[in-house]
Amino acid sequence: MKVVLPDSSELELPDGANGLDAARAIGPKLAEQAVLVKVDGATRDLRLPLVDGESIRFLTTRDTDDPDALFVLRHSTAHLLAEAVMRLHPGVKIAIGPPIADGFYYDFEFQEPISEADLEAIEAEIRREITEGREWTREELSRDEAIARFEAESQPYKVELARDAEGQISLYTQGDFTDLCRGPHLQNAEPIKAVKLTSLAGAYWRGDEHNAQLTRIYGTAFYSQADLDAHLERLEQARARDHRKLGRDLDLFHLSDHSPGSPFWHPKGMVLWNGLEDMRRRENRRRGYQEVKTPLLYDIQTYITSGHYENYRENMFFVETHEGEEPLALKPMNCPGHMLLFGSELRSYRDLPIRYAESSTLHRDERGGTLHGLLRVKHITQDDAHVFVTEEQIQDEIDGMIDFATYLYDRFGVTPHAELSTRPEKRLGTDEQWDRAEEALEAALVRHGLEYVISPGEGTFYGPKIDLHMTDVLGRSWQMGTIQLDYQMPVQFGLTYMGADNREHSPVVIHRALLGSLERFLGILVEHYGGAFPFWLAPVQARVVPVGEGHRDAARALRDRFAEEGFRVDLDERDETLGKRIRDAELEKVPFVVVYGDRESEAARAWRSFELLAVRERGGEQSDVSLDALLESFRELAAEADPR
RNA sequence: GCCGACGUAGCUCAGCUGGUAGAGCACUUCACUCGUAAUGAAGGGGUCCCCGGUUCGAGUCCGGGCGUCGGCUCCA
Repeated sequence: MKVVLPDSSELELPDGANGLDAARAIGPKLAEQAVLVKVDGATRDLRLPLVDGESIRFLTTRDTDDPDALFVLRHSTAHLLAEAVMRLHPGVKIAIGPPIADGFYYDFEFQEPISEADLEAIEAEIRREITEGREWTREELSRDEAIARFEAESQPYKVELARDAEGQISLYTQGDFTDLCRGPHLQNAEPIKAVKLTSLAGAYWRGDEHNAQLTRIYGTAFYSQADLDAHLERLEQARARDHRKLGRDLDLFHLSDHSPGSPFWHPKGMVLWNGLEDMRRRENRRRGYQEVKTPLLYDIQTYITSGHYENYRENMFFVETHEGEEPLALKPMNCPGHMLLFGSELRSYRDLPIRYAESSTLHRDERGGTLHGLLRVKHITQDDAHVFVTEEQIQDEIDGMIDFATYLYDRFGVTPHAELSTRPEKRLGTDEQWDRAEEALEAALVRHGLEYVISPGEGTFYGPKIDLHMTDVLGRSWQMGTIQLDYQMPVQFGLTYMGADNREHSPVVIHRALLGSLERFLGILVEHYGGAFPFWLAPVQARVVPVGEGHRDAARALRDRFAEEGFRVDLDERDETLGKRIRDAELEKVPFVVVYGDRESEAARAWRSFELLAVRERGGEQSDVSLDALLESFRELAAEADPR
């Protein structure tokens, strides 16, 4: 048979030859260094046979940055971890151990709980295995043989995996450790030059909290120590951008034990907050939304009607009232209030769409252990809206929302990744409705060129949805905006409008928060900018720094001129050296520092005129400009808030 | 909620096997009045997260709670 090499040449091989045979046929060095063969773009274990006509390419120990090469290295390291744990902790049950982004993990069920202190010994054992040398061999068994084998080894999780498998089952063995595994794996442990076990966590078997909780050991591995060091360095730098650290350093917000999950917004943080609010208000007005304000507290019946009492009670805060009076509950969402508002009057088809917008405080009693800085809070504020439409209006409305979301995210130069969640098994409504709803959502995504993945069956029981996600500084994905079609809640609240046919119809409601939660959005934004906000958003846009005591009056006058023009400019007239004050302004990431001293004073042609200013941009670049020129460029930068 | 770790000054952290708490930055005062990333000196500042236990004695050991961090589950 023949296979095609990357340079388009053909390699003649005996029938049934595998990747390793092909590598040997090319050269002994390649045979030694090969870790993986890519066949027509897909990765394949070296031990698996090639097929006539396939295009192949080898990944070797020199492809140290290649994601596939790292995957196979880490997957094999996970097996070394399992071998090490089984030796050090006899009787341990092994579950699964895949490679993941940046590393790998393996799940175990220990007889006795272990702690992080035990990781060091396990890591040493892995190093010992590598020094000793390990080679991977592959074998295939029938399902029944595999089940029998793992039953004999008292490995119930492997038995369960074998039971669920179809066809032949492959096993990989290194040393005296054999694992049920699809592969691929390295030839041997030689390329594993750097290993680090990073943390310990609980994880449910098969991700289901009703199952046993296993102990997950996380680690990472590289083809060189330098790569591991660089990886750790990157993590260190990422932590410097963490919004929780910057929130404190930049005096934006703080969190307190006195109200867990509820941020205290400081004056500078409120500038950011109001920046988002201004944008939200302005765009809502332009796009036909009407701002409303609905209560924070509702009686229990309201939540029974909305379904929250049934499905969301454990995340709600209930409020005691006077004796003999019914209890109330804080709203976790705005929907019930907006439903009641819609239902408060008789509506005509001529009124639709009705778009109610409200960015109101919501409270959700999140389960302990889930809170996370601004990214997961109890006091949450959404840029929420509920749009009541006829079915014919769905398409245009969704389209407008995607356009709206794109506009908002573009302001910050960020691109969320979208998910389209389609009909779940348990659902309300007819298939025709779902067809139309899903089509409307997908068409809008396509029309706006948004990249998206489909999550089949992940929609809500009342309708499909589009979610927008962003990643934080540690690479974790967070849901931001959401657009949800809902056929159900209007019915539960008995909402109707009078149609042209003089009959009552149920409106469809679209729940939509585009930024998502303002708290979360700001958290992501702080990390996105690393605290260095664009001029239009920066809490302090410029700082005036007088050189000496004699320049303070003029510096104040200059500060006042900026304030009159509507810019956020402060003054640093502390008894500190100029160098110190410049340094502080840089650390606070103030976009512009205006230095005023003798040189500027002498250049002034009149009392309080500013023909010459020494302007330092964030990062260090300096220039001399007049106040008028500086104001002009400030106005241009401020206009980025709204490009229209 | 679950697994693991952590909780000492406003911040970042030190505090050996239990003996009565310390540094740098920040803050206050004084001197210096300074040209683009840290001037110098002095001073103030702590229920060592909370409750209970062991002990002559607990920041340190044990138990419980709360909070935070890394995961799992859930979710914007």
